[in-house]
Amino acid sequence: MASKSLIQSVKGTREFYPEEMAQRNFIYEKARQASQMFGYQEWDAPFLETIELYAAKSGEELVKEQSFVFPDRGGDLITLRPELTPSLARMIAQKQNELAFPVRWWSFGPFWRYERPQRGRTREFFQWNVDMLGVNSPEADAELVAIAATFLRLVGLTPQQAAIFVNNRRLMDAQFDALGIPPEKRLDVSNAVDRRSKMEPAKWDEYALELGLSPSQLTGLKQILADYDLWQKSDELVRLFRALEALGVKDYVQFDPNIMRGLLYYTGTVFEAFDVSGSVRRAILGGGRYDNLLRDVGGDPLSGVGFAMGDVVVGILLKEKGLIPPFVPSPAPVLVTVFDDSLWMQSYALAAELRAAGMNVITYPEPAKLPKQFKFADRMGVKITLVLGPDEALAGKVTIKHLVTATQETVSRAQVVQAVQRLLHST
RNA sequence: GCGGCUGUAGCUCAAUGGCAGAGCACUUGACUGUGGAUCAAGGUGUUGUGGGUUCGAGCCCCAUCAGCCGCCCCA
Repeated sequence: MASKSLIQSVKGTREFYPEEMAQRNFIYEKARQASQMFGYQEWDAPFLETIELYAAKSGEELVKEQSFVFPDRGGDLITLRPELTPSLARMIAQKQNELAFPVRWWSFGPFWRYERPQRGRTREFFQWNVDMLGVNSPEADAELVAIAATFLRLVGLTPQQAAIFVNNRRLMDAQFDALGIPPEKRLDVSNAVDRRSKMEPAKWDEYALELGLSPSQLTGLKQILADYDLWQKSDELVRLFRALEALGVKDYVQFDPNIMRGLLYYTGTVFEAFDVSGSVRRAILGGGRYDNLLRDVGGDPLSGVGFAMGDVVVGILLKEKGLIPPFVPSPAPVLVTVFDDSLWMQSYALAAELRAAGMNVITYPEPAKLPKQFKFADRMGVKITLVLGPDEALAGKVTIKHLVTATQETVSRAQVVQAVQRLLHST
């Protein structure tokens, strides 16, 4: 096996051959389109950060177990960024008095987490982040949900294929209070709710009782989690859904009391998108409102709302549903053949002329038999192939073959550019 | 970090402990001025890697690496 002698890639990293690169760019382009449709600006943060940035705010597990950390040559501990939010908080805090609020920013870049690779999870991935800071309202939350929904629509995922499930932390806290669940148990109970869909009902009941819930509290909790009209008791959610309807994305969004999200810093609206057909069980994207983000890095208190989407899960989904545009091996739709040594430079000059007219053009890199050159053109997905052979050279002409329709014509050298342009536009 | 499954041609996969296989793809030719189609001839290979058991290992055992499934966590 040839790979035996090759040095392996680092575990969990990904190699982007042109086909995979096209897929990554497709996701990037749609993320950008959705972001810009709502007026968000692209930004980015360092890929390398000190470990202190995350130690201050992120969950312990994320820093201790799931980050790539290594000493630099000076002995400082450097982290390959596992998430973007702490960097965002710092950058906002640094310019808190100069920025025009609300800040609407989006970003798409690489992140690293030292986890066990699996389907839908790698150690190196790209993540789309969208945040709005400085406005604390359900309508602002709705805008972020709408951006996520717009992305789903732009990539061709229908509401029947992918849906966004929304809940509200404050609503759930109020419900927990009503059941007499003390505030210090909220986190445990939230985690239990998060885990519920993965456990067998009987085992989950057992687990919930072990957390210290009374049987009546458990019964009450299960009633809450089955109540899909519960959102009507939350003013915030009522306003959120009203705004989603006005924004034209309500068909993608449902209330679900089972959505909690593990992250500590969410304080209000939380949401997650899933593949409804159930092929990939992981969340496509997730986010929510966070109130105290900047305070923790030394800035003035500032509320924000945002979400993040990894490229891996959505990539699997898009591939499965056949939503990735067909891959074209060459970005050039035109190939100029090279007939023989004596006509080689004339072919190159012809190619240069077409390029000067704004077209992407590849040449065959050396003289070769025409069948070989046409075969290559076919494999590259080229639409038009030009032949400048002895007959054409003598007559001052060029033969243009359209590979898609299998038709060809011979035109005078002076008319080649126009003729090729016409052909390209007609298909 | 924990538990389980898998690893054979470039790809998808077969072979009871007893001589390396199929389809697709690839190369060349039939076609010396025209791609896909057809036909013919062909490399298709240290059976992931390193040990062990055995007269003999793709198959059994151990280790290791990688991928996949679950736990944990999350995008």
